[in-house]
Amino acid sequence: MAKPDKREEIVKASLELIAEQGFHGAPMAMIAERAGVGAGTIYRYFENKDVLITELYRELEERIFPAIQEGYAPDKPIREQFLHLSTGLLKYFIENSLDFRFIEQFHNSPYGVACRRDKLMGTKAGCDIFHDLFEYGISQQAMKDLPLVIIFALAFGPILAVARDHILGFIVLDEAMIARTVEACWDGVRR
Amino acid sequence: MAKPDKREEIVKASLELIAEQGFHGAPMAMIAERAGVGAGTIYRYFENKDVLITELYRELEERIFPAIQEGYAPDKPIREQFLHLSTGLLKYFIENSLDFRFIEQFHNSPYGVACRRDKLMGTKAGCDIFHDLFEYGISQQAMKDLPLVIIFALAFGPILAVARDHILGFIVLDEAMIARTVEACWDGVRR
Amino acid sequence: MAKPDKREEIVKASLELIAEQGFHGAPMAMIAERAGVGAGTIYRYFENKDVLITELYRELEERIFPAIQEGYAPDKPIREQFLHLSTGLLKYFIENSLDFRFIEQFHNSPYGVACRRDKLMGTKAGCDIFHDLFEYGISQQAMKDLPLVIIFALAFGPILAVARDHILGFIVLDEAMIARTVEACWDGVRR
Amino acid sequence: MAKPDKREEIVKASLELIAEQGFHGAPMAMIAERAGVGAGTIYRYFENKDVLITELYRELEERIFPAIQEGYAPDKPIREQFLHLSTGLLKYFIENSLDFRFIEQFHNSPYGVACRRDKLMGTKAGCDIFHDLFEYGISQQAMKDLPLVIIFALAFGPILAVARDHILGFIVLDEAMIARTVEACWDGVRR
DNA sequence: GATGAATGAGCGTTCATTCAT
DNA sequence: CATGAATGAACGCTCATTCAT
Repeated sequence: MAKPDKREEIVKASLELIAEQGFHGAPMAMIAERAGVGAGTIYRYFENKDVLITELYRELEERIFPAIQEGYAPDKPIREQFLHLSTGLLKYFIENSLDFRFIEQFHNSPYGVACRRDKLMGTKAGCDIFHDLFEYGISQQAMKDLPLVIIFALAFGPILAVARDHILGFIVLDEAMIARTVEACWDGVRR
Repeated sequence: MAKPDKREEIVKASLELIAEQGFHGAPMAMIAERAGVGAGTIYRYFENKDVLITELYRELEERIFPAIQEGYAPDKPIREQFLHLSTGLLKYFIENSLDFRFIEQFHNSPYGVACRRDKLMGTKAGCDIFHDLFEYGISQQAMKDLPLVIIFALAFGPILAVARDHILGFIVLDEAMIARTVEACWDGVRR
Repeated sequence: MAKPDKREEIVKASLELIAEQGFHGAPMAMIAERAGVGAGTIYRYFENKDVLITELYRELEERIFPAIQEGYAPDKPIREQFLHLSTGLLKYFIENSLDFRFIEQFHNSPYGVACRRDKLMGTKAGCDIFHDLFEYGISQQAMKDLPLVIIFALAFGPILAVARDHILGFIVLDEAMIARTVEACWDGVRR
Repeated sequence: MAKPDKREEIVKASLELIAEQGFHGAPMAMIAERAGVGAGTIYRYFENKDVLITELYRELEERIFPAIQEGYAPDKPIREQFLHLSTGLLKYFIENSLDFRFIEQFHNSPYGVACRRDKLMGTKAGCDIFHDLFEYGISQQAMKDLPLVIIFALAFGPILAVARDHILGFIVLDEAMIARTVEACWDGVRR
């Protein structure tokens, strides 16, 4: 018997609907239907819609950070580490546009703030790699001596913006363009 | 108070509520209450909620672009022009955090896409200055030869992220820090 | 100075809108606009919407009954009197479809009942002619000895139905067809 | 009460309210209350108010046509067929006055027109019997050679008017009076 | 008198959540 | 455990009516 794991189905349905239609376009009944479960069943796995969404976000992050760390060599020069991680992040978003669009929706909602706070504090798992890399880069005088928050902004701001434009079809990013974009981000943070 | 001007009150109440609570936290009845008018009165000035929001956005842009152009000297070097405009933009957002938060909400909604498209096409008034500057910068080989979309991302991505962090209280930006941040953005786009 | 008589304009606008769109499609603001007066002005002439409508109905009747009596010769045989009046009524409705449609709307509303009661009691001016003719016809044994209410139904039921069908375009009534229809109505009531 | 069947309750409440008060007097909330269900529950059974009303009308017709055909013998003379059907119709309306009043409301609304058109075309089930009978009656020269639309008007116009008067209490119809009224209708359509 | 901006109760409809089965 | 019918508060919006000008 294939056990599609209802929880999994619910999470998947939520991701798709929210990514494609926004929070407005994803009522619980619709999520339930797409997940192939009863509406009430969702509440066995998630206390309420907020919890479902927050949990979904958490799971996404758990998928993303390992993915972009693949092939990551902590002994390489800082610049190469930065390019590796940033390229990985951008490619991940391009290849998993549903994830990206959900994350954007999420960040632009009440939850987003608390979440961001946690990340910057470094209390949130996943961002650690970036956190550590940036601190190290600054201490090594390879990167600008700016508050971490600003380094994050310089590094990820353009990445997210470019990913969005790609997904919305305003631009098509090939390997070369990705490389040049990430390189430009490095120019922003490097000393 | 000479003339309460209900339209003004409605626009102000909408801005505040949407900026503070998001679209969800701004039902028409609440906007009306905060504006000190009856619920039906809103509909004398705005055909429906969508129109109210779109109009509000438009008015915001009309305020922003003139503000950041103040003291703009088109004959200065490209780098200084860039720094001037970007600093103006960042400062405007910091000093008008409600405007900024509303705009962020707006961009993250169905309207946002169409709006963004117009902007990139340069068909939308206001962005022209940036559009023209970037095209000129690229042609003069002062800036990287990347698609405009990406230049926009490199320039504004960090600005918006930093403004957000400031408004959320994750960082306090003084003059010096603003200057350094904008400088770093220039590093990202300059040749 | 042309004094278009605001009251007249209001009545005309109401008739048109209600006839064309039904009560739903005739809000006071729209009536005011079409009448070329301010919304509040209507309330100078009519206490409220109900009064406006009732009054409009009354005025319509005052126009109709004289119109169909034109050329009426009370000394002709009963059959000819019946044909004359019924033909007049049907033609009036066909030629004044707005009037007809308004009356239909009106009859199908709470007002309608009270109005109909008044008519049957003969307390309402206008119906008198029919009332008198039918009573006379019965007494002369030219018409069936049925309660007046039923005679009215037999005479007017088909007339109204046919007028409706004509106006809705389900049939086109020429002179001959009108004559045959009215003749058939007579067959229904005659002895 | 074995099974309250909410759908049934909703339909019944709608019928009563609309018949008694007209469409205006039957807001969804009131229908829900009278049906003893939550407001939202109605929407589980009917997509929206229009659908509810249309569906209600359809169900009424499904009840009526079988009812009046009871004891119908298609091999009897045309006159008797006509009297049988017409008497059945009139009796049904008298005995089910809510049904009648709802149908009157319905016919006097945007839906009514489309519905009427379908009926005249004979594309609508139920009216077939009348349609067929009238066509046959005309071809057999038992009935006047008039367009079907007019035959319908001559036959049903008085029936509906009389039913209305009875329900509104303007007249009390006993068996004899019903028979005489229907007979008079026959006089209207017969050759 | 005449106006039309302002009102707010009331409408049709949605949807997160509950709970009897 | 899982269901999905049921709920009702809340939404965006309309419109008869009022009243300051």
